Amino acid sequence: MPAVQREISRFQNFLAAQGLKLTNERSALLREIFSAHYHFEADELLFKMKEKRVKISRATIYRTLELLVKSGMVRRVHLGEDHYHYEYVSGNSHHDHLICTTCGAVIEFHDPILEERQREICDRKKFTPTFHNLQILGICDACRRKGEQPTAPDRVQMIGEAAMHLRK
Amino acid sequence: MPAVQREISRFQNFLAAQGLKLTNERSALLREIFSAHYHFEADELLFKMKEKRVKISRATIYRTLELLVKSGMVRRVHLGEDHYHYEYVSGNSHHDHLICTTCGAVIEFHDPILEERQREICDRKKFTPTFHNLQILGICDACRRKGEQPTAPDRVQMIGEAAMHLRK
DNA sequence: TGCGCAATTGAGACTCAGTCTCAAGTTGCC
DNA sequence: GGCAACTTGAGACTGAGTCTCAATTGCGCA
Repeated sequence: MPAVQREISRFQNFLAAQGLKLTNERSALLREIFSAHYHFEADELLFKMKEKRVKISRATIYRTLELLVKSGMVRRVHLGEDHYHYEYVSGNSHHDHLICTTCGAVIEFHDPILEERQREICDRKKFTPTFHNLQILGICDACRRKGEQPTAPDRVQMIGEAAMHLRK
Repeated sequence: MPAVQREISRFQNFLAAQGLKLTNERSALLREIFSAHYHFEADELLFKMKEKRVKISRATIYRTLELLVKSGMVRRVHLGEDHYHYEYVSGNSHHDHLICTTCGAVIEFHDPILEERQREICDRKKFTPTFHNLQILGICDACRRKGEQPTAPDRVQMIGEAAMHLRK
């Protein structure tokens, strides 16, 4: 069974467990999401479905994304822009992000030492963690070679957001 | 010179350097921001200024916040909600956040070991970092004592946001 | 003191992501 | 068939944030 099909079945199980159904609209959207894109936006999906002549409304896209987030198969994240991004969580593996403020590239990483240190900090503050979210903004290797200079830290937030819009 | 006045002068220097002026509106807003609030929202400022019978428009608030971010004295952050929060950066000290998904409390912390580890990760990925942003969501000590249970990690994002709205 | 110019302001229109409503359509079960 | 629950799309709505534009302020200079 191809990976996409397997993921769709997983979601179908999740739906069935609460008396919900896997409709044509939902499975078309899942095929889109699970086929290639680790990071995506709601509007991007709307656009791609339109391109593919698949009839699906904005409301349904948002509704399906909400279900996917509830199922744990998709995560809703902020990547420095002013709206949400979604990311496909394959096998529940947790990771964090390096985000290039020049080209908008998103590089995933996972580091157990970092995670362990975070647990220690929470212990010390008597805080019970359930989830975390780390973004490191900066310049990726490719952009640095092209001569891009790191920006003053104070301004990164704004410039990072501006740069990400360029991708579109 | 009281701390607030010192900060206002700092901002005035920043403005002067680009031929901009410290107007009454701007200094009233600065007094509000620098007097007590480490974390705040644009709308909250608008409300407080109205309460204090200080006449200032929404456009001016956003414009001044933009200048403050550019000056490096204020940082624009996401704290799990769907809109921006701002935080006053005293003495440029960097810190990250523990955010209670039950009561919305924001606890700041700074950990050099964590920072060092992040630098190592960037080195390994040949990534030149300029800024980072770490939020740990979970249950604070006070809420845990009151018997709040940690939520399934998958759902924290959504529930965290919902809980934060309750604060209002 | 008055002039001119650039910076500044407020009101309100606008944008855009995301949510909500509601009537109509679909599906499965008795 | 008929009911009930689920689902959908269209479009209205919301709310944070941005933009425009005409009116105002305030400084430098004569």
